[in-house]
Amino acid sequence: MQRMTRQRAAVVEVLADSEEFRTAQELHDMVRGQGHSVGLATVYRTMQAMVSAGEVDVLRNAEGEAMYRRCERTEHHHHLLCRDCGRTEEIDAALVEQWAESVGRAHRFSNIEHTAELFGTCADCAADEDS
Amino acid sequence: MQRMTRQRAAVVEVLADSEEFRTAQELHDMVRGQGHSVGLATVYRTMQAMVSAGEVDVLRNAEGEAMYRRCERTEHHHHLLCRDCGRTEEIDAALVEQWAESVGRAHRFSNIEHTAELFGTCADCAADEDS
DNA sequence: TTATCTGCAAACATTTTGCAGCGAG
DNA sequence: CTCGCTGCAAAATGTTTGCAGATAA
Repeated sequence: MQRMTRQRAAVVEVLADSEEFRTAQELHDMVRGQGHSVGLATVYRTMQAMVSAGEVDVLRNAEGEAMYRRCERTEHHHHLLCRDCGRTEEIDAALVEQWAESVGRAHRFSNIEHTAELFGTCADCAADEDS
Repeated sequence: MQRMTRQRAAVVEVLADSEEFRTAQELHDMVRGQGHSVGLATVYRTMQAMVSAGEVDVLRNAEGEAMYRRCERTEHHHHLLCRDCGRTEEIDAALVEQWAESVGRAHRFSNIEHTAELFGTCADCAADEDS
């Protein structure tokens, strides 16, 4: 059902080497930078597959572009994203989970899902702005 | 420096009537639904202007589209949406606000903003599904 | 062998921009 | 009268899709 092709391997490899979220274009450049030749569409298709397989996290940057990163925790979690440099930190969101559940129950809603992301300026970027 | 035209007035009006975040397309439809004729590009240009003037908040939905809402001086709130009938309930989000603040502080991020929405099935729709 | 994957290019959706004319101040 | 604003259509992104050929299993 999921073939391991030369292209997929190359994409998975750069993804594994990358600590940060990357756009599809960045991944594409990185793959080609390593000498492999992979179509951009294939990068998108591979990311789609891995996202729905739960192997990759996806979020949107301020410009609305999708960014991907390998999942470190397969459980559902949230992110704190620096507006300026794009660095991300995973956050323990137990509180939000609880909150979502209890609010849902209070309103007699079932099957609660939620979205929650934090954006801010990280300490380094805040320092840079002073100059 | 900023002229008040018929078009701009129409956009500002629908924006003022709307409690929720709206895409540019939605605003465009709403304006035309009220009988005015305004170009889509004008909606975008008006939103750009109002965002940089700090009169409008902008965020990206899951599909990466920009959504706009008038800036509320008062504390912002979140919503619980029914997946089936679309009804929305306003929820007291004091807990999330606190959570966002404290998580940001813990990671030494400043200027924290956040997005958080809940989705579920309301009691009425859950009952309908049983039939 | 054969169902899936790939590359390419064309299709799409959203947003931006160039330009000639309109209109607020 | 003037310069900013508007509409339109064209361009610029970022992403998806159709299709014919390649290829993993």
